[in-house]
Amino acid sequence: MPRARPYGRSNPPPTAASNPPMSVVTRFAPSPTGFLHIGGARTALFNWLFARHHEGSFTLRIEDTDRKRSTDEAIAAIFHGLSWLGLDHDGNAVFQSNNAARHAEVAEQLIVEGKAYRCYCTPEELTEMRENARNSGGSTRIYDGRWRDRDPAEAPDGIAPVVRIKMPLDGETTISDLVQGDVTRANDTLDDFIILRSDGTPTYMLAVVIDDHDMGVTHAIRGDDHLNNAFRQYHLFEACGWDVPHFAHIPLIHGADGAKLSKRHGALGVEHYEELGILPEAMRNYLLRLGWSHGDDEIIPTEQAIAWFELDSVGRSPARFDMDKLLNLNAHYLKETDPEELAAQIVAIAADTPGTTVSPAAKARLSAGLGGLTKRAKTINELIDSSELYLRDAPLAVNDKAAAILGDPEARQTLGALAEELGKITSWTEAELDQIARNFAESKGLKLGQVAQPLRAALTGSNVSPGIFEVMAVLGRDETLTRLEIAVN
RNA sequence: GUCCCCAUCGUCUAGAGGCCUAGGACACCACCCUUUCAAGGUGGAGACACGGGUUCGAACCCCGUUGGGGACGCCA
Repeated sequence: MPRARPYGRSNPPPTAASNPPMSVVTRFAPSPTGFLHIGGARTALFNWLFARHHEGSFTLRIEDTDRKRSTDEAIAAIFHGLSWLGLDHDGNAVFQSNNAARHAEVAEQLIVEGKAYRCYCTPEELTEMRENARNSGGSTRIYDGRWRDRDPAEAPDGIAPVVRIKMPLDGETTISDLVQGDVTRANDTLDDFIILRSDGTPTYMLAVVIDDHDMGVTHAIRGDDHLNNAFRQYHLFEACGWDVPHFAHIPLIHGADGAKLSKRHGALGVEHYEELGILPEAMRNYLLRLGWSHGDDEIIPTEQAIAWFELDSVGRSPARFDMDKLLNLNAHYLKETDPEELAAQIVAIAADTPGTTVSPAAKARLSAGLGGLTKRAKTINELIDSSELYLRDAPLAVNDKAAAILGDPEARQTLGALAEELGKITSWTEAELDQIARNFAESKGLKLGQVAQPLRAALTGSNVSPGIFEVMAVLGRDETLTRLEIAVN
């Protein structure tokens, strides 16, 4: 795609001798005012994928320009969320607040060059202008430029001025967005916005432009709620004499109500999904498919995503979050996960529970029975719950339905008789146990279910479990007979 | 209100003028398998927001309408 200055950086200028292929630099720039939610996570993912695809770098910048709203907890949550998602950034994270002096310096320089000016308006004046704009047609141009060409000598006493950038008064600006295409906006809908607050600190608009430039960002991939800002930033880049990075404004993720996802709209931090037992790989795959596609492909492991990811296949319409689909993907990746690893993880979590010990026999049972459990689980948490049956040594907790089944004297009698049969045999495989149970049921004139369900209740303490002969095989002869005995009495 | 963006099954999407009586995935329904629950298999229901153009031909191009979203801070 031909662009004016594709991957240009004006500072430092690349030398002709060391002229490596212009490298892609992306950045994820969250403001640490809350947790990392699903929308931010996807923005980070897209930036990460794009950088990895082009063998460029993915940088992280914490936009803590704001005063009191930024918190250490939020910063920690962002780092944790990214790390959980496996989105590693290159180099050290940049804290925007550290660059405040540089930001102010650039603003001063712009004043010297006549591209920016001090504005001494009071908050009251601004409010008035806002009302004026609304009453006279509702224009988005609020500030009327009253200090734009006014002699600074007329500055009133006792008013700390802000610095505003001079925006073009007429004409129009076109942004060639990598996702949205060409977007044009009339310049007279943009006013001279503030770049330096009256306390001398930079505003977001100034800080982003300077930091993006200083960090050598070639592609700014962010939510399309920033599309309007791009026009302002474009002119700031121009005023500074810097190349404008490529913009890619990706659609937002909406909540169930169709509105922008935010803390108020039921958005949850990624750590919530971690706690739910979602796998990072599944989350990446899910987030990727929200707004991006590669034909009909659905299961796209991260390596494949890196190979395929391009900005031109990002859609332009907003998407909604669908937990069912995430869960489905998670179930898929759960089955793909190395069983040994999974078993170790579950044992570690179980052993972590106060007052719980996991016997070597229990570990062995889990390893043997995990496959049957995994097939039935959508999350790691479900898997942990269902693992109880193998991890606990008798006696087990019994749920209500199982208790009801075992409450029937006839069922207990059946179990007693079956236990007797089982006590006689020495070999203990799933197929043989199956056959024995069938023969037993037939000899008693019972349906297999009339034998299997009480057996399940006795052996698992539940009315739901993997195939009961599989369970018996995994449990082994002794444990099976022990559990049966407990249930019968 | 003004500016900007968007518009295919309930949801995520394929589709870049004829390959579309619109494909896939999740969810849903039915059946098969079956000792429960899943998994798996088979089948089903389900969408081009509306109206005008352009064209031999439009889900795809243009205009308008409607609907949705975003932005209009000394927040980011």
